[in-house]
Amino acid sequence: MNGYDENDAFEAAAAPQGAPQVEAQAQAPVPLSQRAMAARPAPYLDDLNPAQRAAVEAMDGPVLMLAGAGTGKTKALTTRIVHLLNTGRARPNEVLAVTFTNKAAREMKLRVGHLMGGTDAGLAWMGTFHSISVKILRRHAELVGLKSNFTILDTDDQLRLLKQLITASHIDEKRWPARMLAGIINSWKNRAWTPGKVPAAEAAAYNNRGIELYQQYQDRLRSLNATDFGDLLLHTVTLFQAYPDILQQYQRWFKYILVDEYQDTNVAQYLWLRLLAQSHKNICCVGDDDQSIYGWRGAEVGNILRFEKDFPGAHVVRLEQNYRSTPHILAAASGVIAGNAGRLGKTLWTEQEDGEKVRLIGHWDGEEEARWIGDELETLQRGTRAMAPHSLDDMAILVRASHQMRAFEDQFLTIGLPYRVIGGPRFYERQEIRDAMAYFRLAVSPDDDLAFERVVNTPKRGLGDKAQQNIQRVARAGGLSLLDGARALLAEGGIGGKGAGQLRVFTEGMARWHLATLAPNYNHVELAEVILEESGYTAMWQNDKTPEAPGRLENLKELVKALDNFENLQGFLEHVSLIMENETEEQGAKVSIMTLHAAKGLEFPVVFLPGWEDGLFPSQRSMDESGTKGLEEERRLAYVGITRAEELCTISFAANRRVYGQWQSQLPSRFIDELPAAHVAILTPPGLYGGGFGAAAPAPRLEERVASADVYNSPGWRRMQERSAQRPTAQPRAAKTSIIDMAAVSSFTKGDRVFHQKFGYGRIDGIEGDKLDVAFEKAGSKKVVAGFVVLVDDAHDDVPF
DNA sequence: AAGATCAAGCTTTTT
DNA sequence: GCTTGATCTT
Repeated sequence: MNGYDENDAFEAAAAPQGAPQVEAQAQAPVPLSQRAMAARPAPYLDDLNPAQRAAVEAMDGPVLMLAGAGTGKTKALTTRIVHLLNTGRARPNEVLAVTFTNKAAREMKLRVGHLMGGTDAGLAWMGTFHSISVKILRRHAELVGLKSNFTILDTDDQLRLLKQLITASHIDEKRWPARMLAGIINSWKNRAWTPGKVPAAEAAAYNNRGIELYQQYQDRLRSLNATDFGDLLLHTVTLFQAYPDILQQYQRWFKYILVDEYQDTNVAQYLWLRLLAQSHKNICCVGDDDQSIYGWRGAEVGNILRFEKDFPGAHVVRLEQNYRSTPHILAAASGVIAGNAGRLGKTLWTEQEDGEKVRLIGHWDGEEEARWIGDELETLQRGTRAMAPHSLDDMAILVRASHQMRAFEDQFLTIGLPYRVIGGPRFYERQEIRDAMAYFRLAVSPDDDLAFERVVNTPKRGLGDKAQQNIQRVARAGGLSLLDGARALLAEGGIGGKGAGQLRVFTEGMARWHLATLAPNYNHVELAEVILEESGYTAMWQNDKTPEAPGRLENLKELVKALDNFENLQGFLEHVSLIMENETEEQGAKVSIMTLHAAKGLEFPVVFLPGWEDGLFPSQRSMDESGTKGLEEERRLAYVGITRAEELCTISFAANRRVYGQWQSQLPSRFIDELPAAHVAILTPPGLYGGGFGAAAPAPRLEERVASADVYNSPGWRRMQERSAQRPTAQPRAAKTSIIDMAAVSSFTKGDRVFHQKFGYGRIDGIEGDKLDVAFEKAGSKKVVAGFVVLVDDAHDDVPF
């Protein structure tokens, strides 16, 4: 972790406010070197293709850069910034460049710096919507009812606060879960609706209860001098709308605006940008409508679709030459995304060699899918006739939902294949980190009630519900913070027993630590260690015998180490809330497992896309909740997935999967039908041909299957066999995996009696393509793929295998 | 006040 | 099937 981005924000916030700074810097002479470069030809332009070059050279006025996957979007964007600087149109701190993640901002800074000759380019206003908003808000906090040192609550804090409000209003928590309320409030904030601006119809839909709670929540946040993530944007927009003079300062200051991932902006972000760009309209938005996958958290594809209406005369540039993937992969992706209506439309092309077709394979169940992919990874690691050896770092498994990861983790642990899960619980979201941070917060600001609640009984101090309610009561009665309330309670003897002693130790410790933070130039790293030690927090984990305790202690050490990058505790706390990244660099090559969402912006030579089954992908919930819109977003997710692959893309599905513990029969994803056949190679089932490359072979007879048993000679398979000798072998399964033999459908007729490995016997009710409606005797009516059932004789109940 | 047992719910995720 | 939260028990 580093505080790089946030440190910039901090400096700017501490600088003289608003206009004076703007004036002072505007008069600074432009360095000669920059002026000189303006006249000289710019060598970096020669590195661009015509489209990229057009996007870079169209500097004034609105520009929409439609950049397909792998078309060198970041290159165009960074070069554009460099060009703006080199032609003397703007100085580095007059460029506003907005991204969605800190990672993207950091990367871009690095690349611009690189192009500029390896120095820090001084792009003070390159950052996320949120971090830039914080920077602005800290300067004008009092105008939106906050103090400049406001804290930023994360989702967890937000939820706990809402829960308190719900309980306080005597509302049934079952009918109004905090998560639901949080969802509603966030969606309102995404649309830039303050409580007063929520349309009556929308508010009424929740019996006016939601709007009441929203108002209460906002009041509570102000009294805590806190914001949530949504507020950062909402308050900034409100500020700009209410104070035109302040808006004007920023409009003048930001001579050029650049926006990355424009398709992911929500209404609040859109307004934020439009307000800032309104005067000069020097705004360049980069995005790809086909990669809009965050609709569920408020992103509006509409923003990018109507850019030309918002900014008449906009220069639209399409980046369509792809430098990432082979033609087969691109064609497969294009084929799928073509199913979406209302696209801006791009045609990706490449000069690359054809390469391998996209591979498609079906499996009996999720475990077998994981096993097969594990074997494939090992094969690819060694290399094959068709493909050179690959490092595990070059391979990734992209899943729709995180619960799919488990099957892979289990399998890889079994065969000893190194893997990394990307996007797991982030460092700052871990319990021990949040606890420690709460201690620091309370030491810095003794009236941080949320922090108090979090740590007062962690570690256990014998202060249960009753004691905590007493503290609350005393605090409220006296208008005190909870910490002072606790002191008052102790003073009046309102608490007895062992709890009293421990509470006294706690409050006295807090007083000491707070005092320490007031000393100028105190050693904050040392203080942090002292706090964790004296509070008993470290001891709590040292005494914990659960397997994760050592890791947690390790994380705490990391946290203390991270403090070194900051001036003091205060500075650390003020800025850390926006950096939620986990930057532990691991050793050794590992295959990456992540969700499709987490994969956006990444690329890998080898990509596996498992679980392409209706209901899982596309996700049932997505379709239920958002209908066609939801399905289209799922389809874009499929597009994102396929286009992550550079050389080899393998899509797979399983016929059976355990969903919430229940075995369910799965149908192949409708997206599979949308894959253009000419670019897809259908693989034979696992256990038959060892997962080599090549076209589909005719389904072998049983004898051949037995003969090809040496397939199970891969190292992973052997290791697994050794470790789980008692587990049932895959023998019966392997015989039944003759899926994808879609031609075999014709051999069934309505009324046939069939057998299914998991559901038992049943009778065919109907046939739809390669899918059968079967009424199972025990499992009820199910839709199954024809390849997974076997015709049985009416007269005999022999298991047909 | 803290451990134990049971019921309910369960995408995707950054800031 | 597994985790989380709420209630029950000691």
